[in-house]
Amino acid sequence: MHGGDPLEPRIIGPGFYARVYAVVRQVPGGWVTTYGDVATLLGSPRVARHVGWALAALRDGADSAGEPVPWHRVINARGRISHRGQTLRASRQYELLARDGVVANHSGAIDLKRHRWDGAGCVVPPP
DNA sequence: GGTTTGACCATAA
DNA sequence: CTTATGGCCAAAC
Repeated sequence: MHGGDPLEPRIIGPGFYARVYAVVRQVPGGWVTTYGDVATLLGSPRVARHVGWALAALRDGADSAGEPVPWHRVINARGRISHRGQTLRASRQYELLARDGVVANHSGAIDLKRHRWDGAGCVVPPP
């Protein structure tokens, strides 16, 4: 057969975006997660950048099927918003997070120790 | 099919 | 605290 690595299944592939959305949709309001955490839940911590890519493909907060995705609950590992120059989207993200009860501190950072979603079903209400 | 890019991350200075 | 650098891996050109 041609050289593929059967021991290393591709994390990225058809349905990868849908998987990202499925994970993000499980983040409860009041909690946040990181690109790296989503990638880890998908099986590979190395694809964090692609998680961002999947979110970048969203149209007005919804996937191609029109299903909403709480994209604003995904921030970077430093607790900050990754906007890469798109400050308009960043301000909207802060606004949506505030609606969830997640507020940034004086320097625009969110306390991950407080709000980081652990990847399990959170029965405990957010702090 | 090589080069560039990207809503990342860990590390170093 | 900030900025810079290398690594990561798939999509777009």
